Amino acid sequence: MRTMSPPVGLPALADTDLVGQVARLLTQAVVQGRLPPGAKVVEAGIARELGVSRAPVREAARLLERQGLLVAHPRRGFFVRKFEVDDIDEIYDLRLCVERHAAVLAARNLTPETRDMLRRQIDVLHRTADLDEPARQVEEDYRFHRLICEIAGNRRLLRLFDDLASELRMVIGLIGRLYDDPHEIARTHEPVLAAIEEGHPERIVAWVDYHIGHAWREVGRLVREIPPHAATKD
Amino acid sequence: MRTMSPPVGLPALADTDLVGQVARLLTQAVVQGRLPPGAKVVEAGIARELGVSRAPVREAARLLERQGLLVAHPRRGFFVRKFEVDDIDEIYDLRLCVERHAAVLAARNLTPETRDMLRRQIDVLHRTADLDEPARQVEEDYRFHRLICEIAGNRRLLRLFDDLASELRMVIGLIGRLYDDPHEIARTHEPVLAAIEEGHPERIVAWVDYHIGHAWREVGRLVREIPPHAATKD
DNA sequence: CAAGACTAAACTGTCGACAATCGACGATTA
DNA sequence: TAATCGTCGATTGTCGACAGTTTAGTCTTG
Repeated sequence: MRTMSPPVGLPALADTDLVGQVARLLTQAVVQGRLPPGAKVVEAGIARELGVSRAPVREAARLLERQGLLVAHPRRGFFVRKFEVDDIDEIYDLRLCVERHAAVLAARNLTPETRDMLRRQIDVLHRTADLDEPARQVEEDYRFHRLICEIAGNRRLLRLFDDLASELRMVIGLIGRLYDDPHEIARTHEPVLAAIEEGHPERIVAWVDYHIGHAWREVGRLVREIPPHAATKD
Repeated sequence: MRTMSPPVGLPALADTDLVGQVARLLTQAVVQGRLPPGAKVVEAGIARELGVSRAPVREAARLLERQGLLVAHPRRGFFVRKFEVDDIDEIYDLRLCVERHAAVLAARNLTPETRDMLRRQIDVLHRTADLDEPARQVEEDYRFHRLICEIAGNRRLLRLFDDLASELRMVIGLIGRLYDDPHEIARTHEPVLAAIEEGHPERIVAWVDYHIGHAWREVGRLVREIPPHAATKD
């Protein structure tokens, strides 16, 4: 057995974990649109840019492949996933399914602390609504919903939400600015929280449906209006 | 425009796709329990056994890592995921969420053809109930539920179901034989299909809840009885 | 005898290299 | 002129190697 000094709470200094870092950077590049949908991901290029060899880049790419951000074409390389209108519908359909459930669970687990966290996040939403930073607004919106999934207490559900969110951010980043009236959006979060506090499953589901459904229709409309990618799915 | 000789119906010869093959074999080894939970996956060993180098093995392992079958410990290697009682609950909770939704969607999309496919699958369930092949029974049960997800028509939902199913198969394979009375199990699929044919969402959800909930309780009970893995989660 | 220190083997992380393959571009032919 | 073929550069798939770390086993010491 190995001796260990008792844990002191140090944040486990960054295990170099090259693959993880590369994966994070690649993910950023994809969701921020710096690698646009359909773009070829040249291993040697990424490797050179990051100052590493191709091996870690390939492994990171495999992770993103399984996550759905990249598509692997054998002998042709990795490509950034393209989204069709169908994909938007699939993502929102699944998101609706997940968030309904998450909200009901969150209501069951709700404590004064977690309730306050949700309330504070809505405040943040209202504050950022004044700023002219669409990316920030999307981010804070996302954090509210993520909070619900955290409170739900199912790690797999949370991971699924994160996966869906990263896909959605790709799409939204693609559309450009999303919110017509950020304040309106911020307000529509309130009845969701109210329903969760109240705790009646039917009402929670109804409000989540309303809230997510609104975003769904909105994004769907924008994607249909500005369809810069009607090409083949590959 | 490009000229092409007319298609002749050649069966698109097998993409060797070494990584994919390795991933499939590894997945099998894991869900079949040949690599038991907690076991270390030695890259060189797998590579030698399969007659390939370590690079494809590592890439395949990354895929399984993202899928949740393996856990990567930096500088220590890949390990087969261990399951706690919490995990069972998480998986079934999410499965319930997914299958409720899938069943409702399936009802909406149901055609005479797909309905017959479901009926035939229930027949298969009854037939395999006579055989003494637990693995086969689990497999056919799984195929019924997967069929519902296929009919639902959301590819992401289907992939999620497959992921959950592979985790579940790990657990079930761990427990050994699952079904007390296979015929009883086969029968409990019938009201689910009946509800889907009928098409009332509330009733569908109720029967799915009943059906999955039964499996949940059963698996939970068995896992609690035979807990061969109460170790740290690592 | 138990706990800790030391040593050697095994394994991972990463790299550079090489063959196979793909895609583009120009040459050829009807 | 347009379609097809051939060639060449670029890129992927895979491998073996090496350095650094972890692990297991042995030995020492209180």
